[in-house]
Amino acid sequence: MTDTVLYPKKPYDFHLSAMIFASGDPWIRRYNRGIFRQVLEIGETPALVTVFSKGTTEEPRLHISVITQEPHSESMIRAACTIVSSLFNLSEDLTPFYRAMKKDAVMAGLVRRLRGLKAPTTPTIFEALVDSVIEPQISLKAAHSIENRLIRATGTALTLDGNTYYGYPSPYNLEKTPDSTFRACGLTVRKGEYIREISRKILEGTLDLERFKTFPDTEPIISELMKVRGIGRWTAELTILRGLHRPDAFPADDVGVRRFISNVYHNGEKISPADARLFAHQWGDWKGFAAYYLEIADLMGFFRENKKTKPPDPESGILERNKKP
DNA sequence: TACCAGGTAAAAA
DNA sequence: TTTTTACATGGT
Repeated sequence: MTDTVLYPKKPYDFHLSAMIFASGDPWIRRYNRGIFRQVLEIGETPALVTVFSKGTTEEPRLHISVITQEPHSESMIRAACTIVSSLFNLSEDLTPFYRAMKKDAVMAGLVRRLRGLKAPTTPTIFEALVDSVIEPQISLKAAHSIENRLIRATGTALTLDGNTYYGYPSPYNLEKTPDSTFRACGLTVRKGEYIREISRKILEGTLDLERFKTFPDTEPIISELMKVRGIGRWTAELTILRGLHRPDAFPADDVGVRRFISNVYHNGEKISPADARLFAHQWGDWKGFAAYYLEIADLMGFFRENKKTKPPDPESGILERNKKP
């Protein structure tokens, strides 16, 4: 096993970008002590892919290694690099986004503090969709434990050195998953039905998710997805944001996104989805990325420190507009 | 113990 | 047509 080196488009902060996986299940997908690990299907073969950084934000350099049960070829390593590259969006150029955010004092502060943060993309759109079907109405923590149980119950197992890792289940596996398994994982019977139906449509060919990559605009994808039972606007937008990495997919119905906007821009006053959509208009086609930066800033506690009586850090730009009338 | 959490479809009115 | 209601886990 040898390392292969990738050079992401700068600026890129691997540690910051992978932090979102820090609390993941170590046998499914996890970033810990600078090392990211996940089972990925490469061609038809499940492989444990490891990624770590030896570079800096301004000179990014990643090392990739691939472990499989059988010996694998050079071409497989190249395929793994392609997948890792799209998983972390390594070739993406953040500078147009950063330029666009300069007009907004809060976002200008955030992009400075979170320089080099790129949102990840799921290996398949299917994975983004299934996760987005699981999540509605329950907390993220509840949803993640359900997702992990489902992956362990129905995913591809890969045993290496006595450790068993799990890759994301295929449409084939989920199509034949019975109610009892979905229930045992903590899903509602209804969500299990949605996932089974979506999987069946994909196997039949009546739902072709990968084809959405060729759609230039986001809105037609949302309306196509919303025709499927179980997929509302929120689920469609989350799927597009995570699985297609469209910079303009903005989940205005999301309580989290509304909470960030309300905390940072409206002094904690709750806002409606319609208001959030209007508010996001100022970010133009970057509103999806803006929402991601707000989410990560919230996760990292940037807003908590400012909610107290302590005055905002003038360097951050955060809360510059957040003054009592 | 309640009640809320990155909603949605289906039943009831 | 519009308005309730069921759903299920995890945290507070």
